[in-house]
Amino acid sequence: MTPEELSATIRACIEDAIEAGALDLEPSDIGDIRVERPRQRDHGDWSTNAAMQLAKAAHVSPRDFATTLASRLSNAVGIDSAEIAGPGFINIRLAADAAGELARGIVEFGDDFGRGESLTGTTVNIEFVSANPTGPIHLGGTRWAAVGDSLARLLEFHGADVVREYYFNDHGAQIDRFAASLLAVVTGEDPPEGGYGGAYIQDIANEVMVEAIAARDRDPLELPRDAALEFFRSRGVALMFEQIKRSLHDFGVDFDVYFHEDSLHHSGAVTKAVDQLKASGALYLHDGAWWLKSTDYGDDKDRVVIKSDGTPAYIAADLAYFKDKRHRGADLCIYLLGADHHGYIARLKAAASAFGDDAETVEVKIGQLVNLVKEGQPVRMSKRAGNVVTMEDLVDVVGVDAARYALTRSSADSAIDIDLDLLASHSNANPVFYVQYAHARSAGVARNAAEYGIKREDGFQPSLLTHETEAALLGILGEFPRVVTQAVSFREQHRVARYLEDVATAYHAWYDRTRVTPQGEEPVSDVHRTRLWLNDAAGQVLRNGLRLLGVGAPERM
RNA sequence: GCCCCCGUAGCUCAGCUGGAUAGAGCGUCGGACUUCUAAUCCGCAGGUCGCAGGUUCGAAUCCUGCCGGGGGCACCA
Repeated sequence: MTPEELSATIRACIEDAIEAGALDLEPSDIGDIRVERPRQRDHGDWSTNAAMQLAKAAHVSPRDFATTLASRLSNAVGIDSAEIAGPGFINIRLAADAAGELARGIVEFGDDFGRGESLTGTTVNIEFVSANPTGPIHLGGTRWAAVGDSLARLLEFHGADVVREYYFNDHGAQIDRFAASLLAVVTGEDPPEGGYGGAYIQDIANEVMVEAIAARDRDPLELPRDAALEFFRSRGVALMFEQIKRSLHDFGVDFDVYFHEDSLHHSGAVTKAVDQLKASGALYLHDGAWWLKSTDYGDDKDRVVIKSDGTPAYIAADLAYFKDKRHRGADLCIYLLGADHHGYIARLKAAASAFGDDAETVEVKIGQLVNLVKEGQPVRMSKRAGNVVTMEDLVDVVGVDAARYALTRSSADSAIDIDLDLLASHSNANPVFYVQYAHARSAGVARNAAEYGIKREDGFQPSLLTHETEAALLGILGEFPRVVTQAVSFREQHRVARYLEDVATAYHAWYDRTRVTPQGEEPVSDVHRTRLWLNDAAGQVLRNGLRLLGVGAPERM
């Protein structure tokens, strides 16, 4: 029996009581019946606070309500006992066979166990990373890559048609400085004010030169300065972008759309979008500039879209970009941004509104920053100091799985510290191995069972799953769909990771006390077969959860 | 000054949108491998949930105000 089924059973009991006149309540008054796992195991398998929530509406005390409900509940199918505790909790113990039935259900649902439908029929555009192509992806971008991809997987698991999108800021002053930095390093000049100076600049510049020679272009250094800059800009950005794409791919993150900001300017989309908004009155003219009324969405001041010199501000491209996303079919546009961009929320929502869309079409998720820590002390990353930690550095130290897990197991709301030395020396500090090991163990158990000739299809007697660790494991496995649902609706992937750690704990404890394969001369019986169902169900849940995080589920470790 | 996030065990963090005696990992200490992988399990120790009010049967969770830490407040991109 799953928590959802139990919840439905409780509802049915309440409706019965109403019909019999035992409760003065309207069926429509019954809201969500929530069941939860009591922290204290001896309180039972599940508990509900329904009596406390509904007592007021039924004009009785919580305990009286609970008495009425518990007596009906204890006679319901699949329920062993229902007892009242405290101010009106009802502690429920499932009949062993009803609880054990879940193991078969999970195995039969397989990769689909936990899947939901809450987003079926909606197209969601989720934009993340979107780092400027002026350097490799650093630690912060790596966090959003891991989190964004995991959220995308979660949304897909609930039926959404997801577009993973990377917005490539290849237009503007920072790119100009990038180009100038490349040129400077080749000519031996000093890098420009606010330019870039890492070792990668040298590498990219060398590659540009090698390409030029290989393609028998004119020596870019013989071009007029403007042409040389443009040459280094276009080739340099292309090379940088290829490098970023490769890093992301190696990290297991591939985007459906890599969108170039430059294309919005070249295609005239920016002008077109701005003209549309001017015509519709969404922009207003003030001091020679065109403004967007972002204060309507909590901004502290309105934002300039077209500067008084007639050139578009950065936000102009954002407007055109949003329009483009919607035009491509997105019902919901999610933006994953770092905490240093929280001021964008209001203007992005204002952008949606300017086009006549509901501001809810835009959802901005702000994630806190990643700090680099060395020997317990925070280290300021700076490109000048050359101590910037990149996605590749992190992966080199811990590997993709451990890196992704470390970055997704925390709430995006809290800043995280990364200590490379710590991760490198005590890699056990990363719970990913704990979870992966549980999965590998379950795979090993399944292999051994096969050798003993234990086959699931030869028998399943759920009432044989009587050990306390089996009840505990079943209870946790049954929560997976609800954990996924919450992770989806709150856009919080870390709930899945924390849940998996609980599953691993329950699995390891179960493994330690029971056996799937017979010992000595003991013959294979239904106990072994039934435990194999449970073993495989646990492996399935671990696999499904790890998949949602983009972390591998190894068969052996 | 205004806005966003955080403050829970020595450290890093959860806490299922208000429930029962606040949890996990790491670290400390002590146990468990001739039988499915000890990357594991079992136990001990460790807490004014930043502070003060409020809301109600009930608050780490919701509201208000302080304190502390991080980030942001351009006709830059």
